[in-house]
Amino acid sequence: MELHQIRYFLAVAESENFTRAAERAHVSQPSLSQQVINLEKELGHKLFHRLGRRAVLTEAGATFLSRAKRILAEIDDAARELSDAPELDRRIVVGATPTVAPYLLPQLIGRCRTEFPRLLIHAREDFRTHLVRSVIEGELDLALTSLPVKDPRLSVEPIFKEPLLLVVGRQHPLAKRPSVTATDLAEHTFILLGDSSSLTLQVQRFCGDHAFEPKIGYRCSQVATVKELVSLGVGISILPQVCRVKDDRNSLVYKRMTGREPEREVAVIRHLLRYQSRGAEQFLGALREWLK
Amino acid sequence: MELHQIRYFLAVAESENFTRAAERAHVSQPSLSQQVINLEKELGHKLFHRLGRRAVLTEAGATFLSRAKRILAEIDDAARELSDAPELDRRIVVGATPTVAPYLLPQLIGRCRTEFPRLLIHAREDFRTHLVRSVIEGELDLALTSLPVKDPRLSVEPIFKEPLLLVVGRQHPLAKRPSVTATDLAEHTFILLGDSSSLTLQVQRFCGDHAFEPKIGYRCSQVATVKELVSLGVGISILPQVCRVKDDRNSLVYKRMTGREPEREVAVIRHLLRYQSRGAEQFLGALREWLK
DNA sequence: TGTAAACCATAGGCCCATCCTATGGAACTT
DNA sequence: AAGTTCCATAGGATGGGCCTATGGTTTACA
Repeated sequence: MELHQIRYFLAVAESENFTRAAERAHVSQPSLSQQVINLEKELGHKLFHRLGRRAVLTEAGATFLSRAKRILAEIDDAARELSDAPELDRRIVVGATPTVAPYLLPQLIGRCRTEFPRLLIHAREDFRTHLVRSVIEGELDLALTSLPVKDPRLSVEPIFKEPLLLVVGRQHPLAKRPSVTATDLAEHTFILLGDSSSLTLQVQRFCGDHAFEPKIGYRCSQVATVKELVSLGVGISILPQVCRVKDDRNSLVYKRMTGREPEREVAVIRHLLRYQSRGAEQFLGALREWLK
Repeated sequence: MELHQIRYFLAVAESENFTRAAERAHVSQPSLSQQVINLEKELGHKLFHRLGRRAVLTEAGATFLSRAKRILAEIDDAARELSDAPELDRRIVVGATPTVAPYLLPQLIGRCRTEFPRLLIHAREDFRTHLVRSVIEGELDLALTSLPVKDPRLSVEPIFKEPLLLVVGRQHPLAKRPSVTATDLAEHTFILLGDSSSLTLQVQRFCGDHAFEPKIGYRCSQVATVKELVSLGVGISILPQVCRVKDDRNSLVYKRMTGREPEREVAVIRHLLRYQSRGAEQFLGALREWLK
């Protein structure tokens, strides 16, 4: 069964006449007749009574008619939905790590909302390795994540670099120290993110570089929880600068560390082969604009 | 847009791989790729992200997918509904004249109900000329009507012949006459069916043959009404023999007329070119069987 | 009733769309 | 770095659908 057969069938059913149906379908009458006959053979039923003057639907024909109409209407709908659909290509799925998402995405989404009202952004928060895999698998249009990311399939566009800061509670002994070095942290208890977190890995590597293994008191999945625990004096932590917000002032102290200061670089990653939707382009445009 | 394109699209969407989709669709990979590309061009959107490892639906692709599935499912349903449908071809539309329908159709339908339980009979009552036109137009599978019917497009199969009987109320002066001739009716008032009724025409012609014009008191559209009026003594009528039923005994008297007795012949008419459905065959079979 | 017109099916040839194989280039895997 | 996988392109082959011509019926009309 093919669509042109159904179209021809419908033309005959509506004009009740093969010749005029052929005109309407812009084919010759023999071609149309042949296709209707083929359709009848395939379906195993005569679809029309050929009465000479008129062609009248058989019962099978009448049964098929309603379905044929619906099928053609759906074909039509599908084509139309895609062809005049400006809001299509405007839905994107963006990933970000837990240390980026809460601090960049809200503002970014806010800008997009005013600048590109039709843009629909779906955000997903996950650890870097998961984000990388999702971008490779095509599940995400793009992701905001810390470096390093090395994969030949990915486009990596760094957007900013920032120091990692020591975070302690306001009452913590380290809070009042004029300067803190890495080795000062060896005896303290750390509050870190989950095992999959790339920040946690970086902190552990940082400590290893200074010849001590961090004592880990708690693992959380959210940055907010880390801050909460640190503010209670349960331990210390190391967080990127973007995590510092005004509301922290009363309870937390962020300190740059002297010596070889740890830092991280944040980038946008995309799949090199992925078809770039308009929505993704707009989002990237807003991001670059904002960074200036 | 053609169905094979949609089938190919669906195969790719489900296998996420052009090569395997081609195998599944029993075409070569280049053919399938080409058709998907054509479809994308027609729709004006890329449907897949070609990521090398996988082919992942774009947003447009995802939108189209649900529609494509439904379309193919409906195609499938339509084909299946017609191919394994024993109850199809079992619905017939039968016409009969007012002087035939109430007396033949109920019994006939009753027989069919037991003999062919799946046969669905839709009955339509109308005058002969309308029935003839409806059969020619293909609206009726067949019709039971009185003769004459002359049309080269129709098959006419006579099924029985019967006399037309004089009908009078039990109290009517003619009721006790040992014999009645046509000319005896000249002075009486007639109750007849509508102007389009072929019986009425026949009665008028019968009277004309005997050199008088019938005085028409009332015209009704139903035989039952004629009987009712006749039984009240409002007038007399002439009806075919099949119209006589047991319940009439108390109120009506049917009398054969002497001289050249009027009669009518009832036949089944069908369109010679009409595709003969199984239902129609069964109905005719039951009719012929019953007449024996 | 005979003739012209309308209608649908068949026949035969043509042609373009789709199909195929072969191949290239890019990416992924080992 | 080599082999494998994957999709797109190219070019030639093929067949399904299209066309014209025509025949057989039916229908309309004079």
